Amino acid sequence: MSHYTSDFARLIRQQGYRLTPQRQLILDAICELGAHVTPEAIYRRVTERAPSINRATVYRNLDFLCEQRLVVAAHIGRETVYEIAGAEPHHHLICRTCDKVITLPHAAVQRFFRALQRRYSFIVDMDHLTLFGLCPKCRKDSRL
Amino acid sequence: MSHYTSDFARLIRQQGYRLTPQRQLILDAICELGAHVTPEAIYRRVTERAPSINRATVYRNLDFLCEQRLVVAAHIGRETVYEIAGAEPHHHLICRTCDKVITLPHAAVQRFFRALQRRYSFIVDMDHLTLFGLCPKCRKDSRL
DNA sequence: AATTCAATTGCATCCTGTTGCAACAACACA
DNA sequence: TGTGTTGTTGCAACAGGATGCAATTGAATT
Repeated sequence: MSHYTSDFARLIRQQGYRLTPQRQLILDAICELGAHVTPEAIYRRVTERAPSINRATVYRNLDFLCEQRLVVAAHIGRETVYEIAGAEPHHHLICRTCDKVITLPHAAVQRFFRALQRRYSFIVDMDHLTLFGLCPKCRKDSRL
Repeated sequence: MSHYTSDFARLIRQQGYRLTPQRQLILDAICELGAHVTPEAIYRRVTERAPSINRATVYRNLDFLCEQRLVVAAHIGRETVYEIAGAEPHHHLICRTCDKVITLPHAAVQRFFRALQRRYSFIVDMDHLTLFGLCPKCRKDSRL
């Protein structure tokens, strides 16, 4: 992670921003907690190590990290979850009954977006889609 | 609107629910305000006529009306907007630069959902999708 | 190492949305 | 028209998220 962090440090300093301990802790927390992390989980994690950190600082840094494209935000229902920005954007199928999450490659969605572009001349630009429905297993169970 | 309301009254009474003045006002407000109405707008509208109405009552009734399928909720970013449930479910393309909203018929999206079902055996069940991107006009402007 | 300046933090405060609970009232039934 | 059941409301309190502002501090420069 250290090379990751130092890249990050260089990157943001070049743009006149700063690498504060709070900002580091927040980025580290997202790394460690993995995918689909809620702001609250990040806040709790960070306060374990720096109890005096303020909630507003967490939110402001999440916005900042998203703007820098180091972190991506996904809106799932009403809540926003975060994760480290990977090389490829990806999407999620979430089962309404068992909450299982299936990852969808960007290509599967891109085809749809291109069709919309052809028909409506509208260029959809979303790097994360969340689609709810019924997973194979729950579908089978519901038809017994 | 009166026949609509009386249908509504019969419908919910049959299920053991009640038609309160607050509930009526909230439904009326959504009718009058049109599509993509925020809870806050509904609350303001309703308090104009019944100042003593409580915010919690508005939120609880929005949930109720959604459960009764008289109203549909759409999640746009972090916020939830409501509108009267039409005969056909539909979707929206929203331009990031000019905020223009383009309505998308369900058929256009269903094709995509069916493709996902074939490939992933996952049945997507969403009656409202919101896709962000660039509308034809703004796209043209941005390429001058 | 000291200086400087703007990015950032913490605090206070506000706003939206949720929940438990006691009081109220819609409406089915007599 | 009165009465009882229970769905519903208003209130109070709370949780997550956003914002204005004064104080702090990262880091570039000397």
